[in-house]
Amino acid sequence: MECPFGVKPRWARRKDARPQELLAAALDIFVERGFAMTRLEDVARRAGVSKGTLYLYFTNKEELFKAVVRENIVPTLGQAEDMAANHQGSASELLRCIVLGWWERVGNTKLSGITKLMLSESGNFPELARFYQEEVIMRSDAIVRKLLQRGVDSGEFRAELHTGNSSLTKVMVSPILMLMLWQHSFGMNAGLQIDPQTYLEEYLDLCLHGLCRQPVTADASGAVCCAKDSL
Amino acid sequence: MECPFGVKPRWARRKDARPQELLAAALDIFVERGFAMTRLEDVARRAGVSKGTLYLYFTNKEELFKAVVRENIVPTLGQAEDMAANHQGSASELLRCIVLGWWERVGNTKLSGITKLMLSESGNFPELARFYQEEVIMRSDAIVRKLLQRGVDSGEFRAELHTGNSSLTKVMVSPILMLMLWQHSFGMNAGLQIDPQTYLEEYLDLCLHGLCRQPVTADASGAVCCAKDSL
Amino acid sequence: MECPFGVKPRWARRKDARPQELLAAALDIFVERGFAMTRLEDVARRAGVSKGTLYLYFTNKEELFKAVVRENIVPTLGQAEDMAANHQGSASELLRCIVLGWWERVGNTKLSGITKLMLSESGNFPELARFYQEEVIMRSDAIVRKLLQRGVDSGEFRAELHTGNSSLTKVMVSPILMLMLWQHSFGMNAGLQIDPQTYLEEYLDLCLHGLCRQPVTADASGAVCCAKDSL
Amino acid sequence: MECPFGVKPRWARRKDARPQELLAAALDIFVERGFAMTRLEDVARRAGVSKGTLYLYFTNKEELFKAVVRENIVPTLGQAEDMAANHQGSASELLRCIVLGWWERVGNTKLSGITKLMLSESGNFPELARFYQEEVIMRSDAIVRKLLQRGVDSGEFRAELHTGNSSLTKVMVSPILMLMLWQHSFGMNAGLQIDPQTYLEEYLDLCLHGLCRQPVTADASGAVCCAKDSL
DNA sequence: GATGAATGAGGCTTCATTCAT
DNA sequence: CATGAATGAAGCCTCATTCAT
Repeated sequence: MECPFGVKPRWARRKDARPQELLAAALDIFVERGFAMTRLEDVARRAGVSKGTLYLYFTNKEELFKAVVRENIVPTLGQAEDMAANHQGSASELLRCIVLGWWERVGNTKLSGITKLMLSESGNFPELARFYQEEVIMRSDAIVRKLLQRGVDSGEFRAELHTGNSSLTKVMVSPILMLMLWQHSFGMNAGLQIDPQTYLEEYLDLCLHGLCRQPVTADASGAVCCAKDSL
Repeated sequence: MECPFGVKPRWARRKDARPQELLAAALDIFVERGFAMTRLEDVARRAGVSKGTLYLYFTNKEELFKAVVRENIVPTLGQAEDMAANHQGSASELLRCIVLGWWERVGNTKLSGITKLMLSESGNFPELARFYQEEVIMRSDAIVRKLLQRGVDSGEFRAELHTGNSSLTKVMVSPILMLMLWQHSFGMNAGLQIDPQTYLEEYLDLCLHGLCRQPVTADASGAVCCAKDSL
Repeated sequence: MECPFGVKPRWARRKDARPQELLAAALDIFVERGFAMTRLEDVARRAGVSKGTLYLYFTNKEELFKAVVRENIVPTLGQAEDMAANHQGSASELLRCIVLGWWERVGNTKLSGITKLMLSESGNFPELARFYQEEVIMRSDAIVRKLLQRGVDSGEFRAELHTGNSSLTKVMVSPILMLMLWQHSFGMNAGLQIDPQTYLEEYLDLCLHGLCRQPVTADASGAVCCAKDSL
Repeated sequence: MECPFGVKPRWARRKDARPQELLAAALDIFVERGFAMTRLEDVARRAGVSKGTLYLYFTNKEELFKAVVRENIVPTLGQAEDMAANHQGSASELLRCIVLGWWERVGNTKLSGITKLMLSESGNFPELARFYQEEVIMRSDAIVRKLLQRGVDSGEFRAELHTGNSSLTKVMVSPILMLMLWQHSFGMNAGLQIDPQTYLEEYLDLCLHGLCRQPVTADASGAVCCAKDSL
């Protein structure tokens, strides 16, 4: 009773590839619709499986979301931490690298939708908020704080900067977050498109001028960094 | 049972006030929970009416939401525009005034909830997004741009600042927006409570150091402003 | 657009009668199918309402069940307690009254299905088990224990009976519980029908002979009680 | 790959043992959870096989359940019947022997689970119920009835006991059945743990006092039996 | 024979919306 | 105008059953 036409079986066994497929589908839908509004059935359909299959790999909706974050966001944080740990140049250069790297790997991809989602919905999902706080926010705060300390220690940044509490780090991170948010809120409207490159350069310029103790100048490439770096 | 003296009896005034009460209640809940997660029953309870009553005034949940935004979006930007137009002192002082005034009049009130709503939900309500874009974003951008130009013209800010496009203004506005967002999302969790005063001072410090061409110092009151202002 | 034929509206408003109707329907289905197997949709259908209506009156399936017990079983316990408190005659007479009363009000009705249900399924629903333990088992245990103590104190029952732990009370209650169980397990089979009257008389005879210190005799009505009672 | 020496290799023996292993695992879980609440996955895991394997041996859940009951229902009643037939001492002694023997051989083992299953689920499996009725209930009834007759004939039990119908025998058997039930339902909750030894002694004490025509006393070992037995 | 990934019907629960009163 | 009981369409999650390997 063999079917000669290669008809697809009702299901195909591919346990190893499945999680990635499901996570990819989940990322799409979460970003499109937000956490509360994504229906697991849509995720399943997008991945080409049935509703029940999702539960073979993820305990529930929240765990699926966490897995999406762990798969996509957390590794990027690891890269930033590594970059910071191994960086040889100035703190200003490091900031630039981290910001542009983050933009390239997260901000400029659909992953930025996850950031938007958390900012919008964390109030409704305390467990998700706790998770994100611990696995993302605290770690990125730490990266920025270390960067500040490094710049202060080397005499590159103003000595009076407050590196003790997290207000300054949050101020510094805000423009990056907002850029991601804008991409998903007003970005699609023809209205007032923001050019990310310009925006990020303006941000780095303002930020580095605000942090450094020495007058700053633009180097040949147009990138802004502390004067002493350009020596 | 009409009252012939033009003085509306209490119940009549209440009848006219109904929609406002409903919108006020809806604002609270929408801000707290977002569109998807607010239950109309909660809105009704907060307003002290029955669920059915909502449908006497608003076609459905979506229309209620739009009405809430339209009702509250009326910006207090006029005050900021006036302040900017009449300000006699330095641009730095003006920035400080605008930022702190904004915080006092909007950020620290429930009006900030509208900002959160727009940032969170505008993707699903493009019509509102455009409205918000024109009535709020473009006007506040203009205020900041004028402020920048003023500082540059007076020699207070660095001459090379780009006042032509809106990227820098958006960068500058971001930390304020994020502060409002945090108050409404992660803010309520014990996690990383932000103290608005500290945050805003850090912001002004970083921003003014980043804008001014002269070294800046803190004045006696601890507030940061450009050195020449404190003379 | 009035419909002249008395067509039933999609729903009828009768908030006051509803809970009783729902509880009656729930009792039926719980007894028929057991707790795990009853579907709330069936309960709703039996009561002639929609699924959602159940949730206007009961938080969830467990609470519905608790309400059934509170509505039906608990009041009968109260009656037994009252009877015990006000009883003037011998402990033997009281036992007879309680046993026969319980049979009439619970055992011989569909309520006995609740007892069966708890005995069968309490292991799977710890919260239900706790509830039933507290609101039913402990109270009925207490009734029997007090009855024993009363008989011992009056010299009617053997002094060496252990009234301290609950083993004896459980032994005494067992035949009643089993009778109820049999009605729902094998009772419907033509097999070996038990006649409840005979069964209960045999039980009382054995039990009272086992408890009393004096030789016992049957009184004129055929009922068994302690000899000294018949004096 | 047939083994020509009639010695089955280990895997072959295992293959033959499979159904028994599955039934043993299923018994455990069915007893613990009841029919509705047992998940076939748990049965499979307990047996150390995959879910699919169950379906190689049993058509579906219901057939598995029936097989479990049929497999385990084979009563150890033969021993009790033999014991009763060969017993030389008093009827009281015989009752004690049968009860304690039953407890040791059935009640205190996992076989008691079958009793629980039948009492709990027979309503949904009439075919099994009839089977159980004939193979177990009627035979154990007969044992007890003979025992009663023997005691009455010897003058040890009260002459007026009804040995004709089965009500008295069912009354007498009830506490034993309930003890088994409690061990499997409420028993596991911390609530009201029953100590089987105490319970059975209370039962024998009550029962023998209820049956015997002579005053009864406890013998040296603390066990209760009719006074004349202890002579 | 054995596996275990996949399915999909089904159950519990929520909530926007309706409408008789 | 207001009410709030009632509805029913979803959404989350479970699990008996199937079947390619």
